[in-house]
Amino acid sequence: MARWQPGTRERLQATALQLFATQGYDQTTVAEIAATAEVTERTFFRHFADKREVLFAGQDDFLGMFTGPIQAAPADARPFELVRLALDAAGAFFPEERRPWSRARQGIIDANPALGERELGKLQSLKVRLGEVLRERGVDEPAATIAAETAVTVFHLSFAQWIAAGEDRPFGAIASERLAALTAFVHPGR
Amino acid sequence: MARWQPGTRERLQATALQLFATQGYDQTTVAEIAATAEVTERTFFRHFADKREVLFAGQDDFLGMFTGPIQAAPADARPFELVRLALDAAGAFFPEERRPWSRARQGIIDANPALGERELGKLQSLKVRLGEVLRERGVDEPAATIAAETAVTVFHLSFAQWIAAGEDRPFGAIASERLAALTAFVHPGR
DNA sequence: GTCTATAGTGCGATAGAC
DNA sequence: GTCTATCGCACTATAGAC
Repeated sequence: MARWQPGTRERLQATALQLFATQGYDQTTVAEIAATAEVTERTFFRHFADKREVLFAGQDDFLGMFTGPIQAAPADARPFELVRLALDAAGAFFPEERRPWSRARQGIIDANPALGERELGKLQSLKVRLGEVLRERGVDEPAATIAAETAVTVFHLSFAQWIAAGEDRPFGAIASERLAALTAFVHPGR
Repeated sequence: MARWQPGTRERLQATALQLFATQGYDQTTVAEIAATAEVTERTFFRHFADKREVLFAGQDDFLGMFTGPIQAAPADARPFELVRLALDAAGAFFPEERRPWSRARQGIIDANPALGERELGKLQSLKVRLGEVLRERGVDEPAATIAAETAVTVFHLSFAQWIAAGEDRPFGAIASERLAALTAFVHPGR
């Protein structure tokens, strides 16, 4: 018999999400998460750099989903088109089944400023990575950074709306609407 | 004779900045900052909610500088013009004399992810507040949020460039350039 | 102004996989 | 033998409670 169970990381994440949802983030200690998942506190911190990270780890595949279509696009595509492609691809990452889970997770994040800050940090990483990808494609500065920032901002606003109470449109429809709103803002009346 | 010296808050901030710059943020304890400023640790936490906040407190006047021109603008101004006004006003907040100090402070922030997250949180607060101001002026959603996010993003990118090594143009010139880059990104070839 | 809970680190020991 | 995941324990600093 193995000394320890497999899937420790995933078990810790599921346990933490459950405890945060029922008791609140601040009211849940790392010791409690670890004990419930039947490991020691020290093991928790070997998997996650800090307590917040247990809610954010494992989204690396999303990053590829966002940047992949850009790298695969025709060489003559304009930055704005690249951003549209990335947003379209992001939609596939948020199917209807995922909406209730995303709402629950966001409820935890919104209830705690420290978690909100970590979320912003993750989005910042995405912006930086996207900027690199665009520059690799030959987009110059400051256009690459402007495009990357804009893309992630529109994504973020679209995601926030997607999980808003009462919203039932698919992610892609919301993202298109937000992108159109950006266009109208920059050049009204066209 | 006074029981305590005036300007404790400012003394703590100056002390902290100095210690962070020379020893690094992590290597400087709150106890050390407090001792150098000749107060107790408890006093530090009465002035600042947490250790990071000592670097960010006291920027409330900046918020007004950003939103003030928007509230004072003609009623028929378009959102994009409001954003341009806010950015122009922000330039006055960053005169040449301030550039070396801003560079030093940013150096500390960039060296520590936790400080970077707090900075993003502050920018987020600015976005939220700006969105409120725009809605008060009758700008509808999602235009108000899009405009607020865009304004703060352009401000942030401009500020980053303003303190970049070798950059010597004034803030206003950089902000104008970045705003033009945004326009070109959304509608290339115009 | 003191006391305490919690987050987070450093390091040596241990058990199993390869 | 090496590698990796875990444990166990001592320790510090932050931050909040009393």
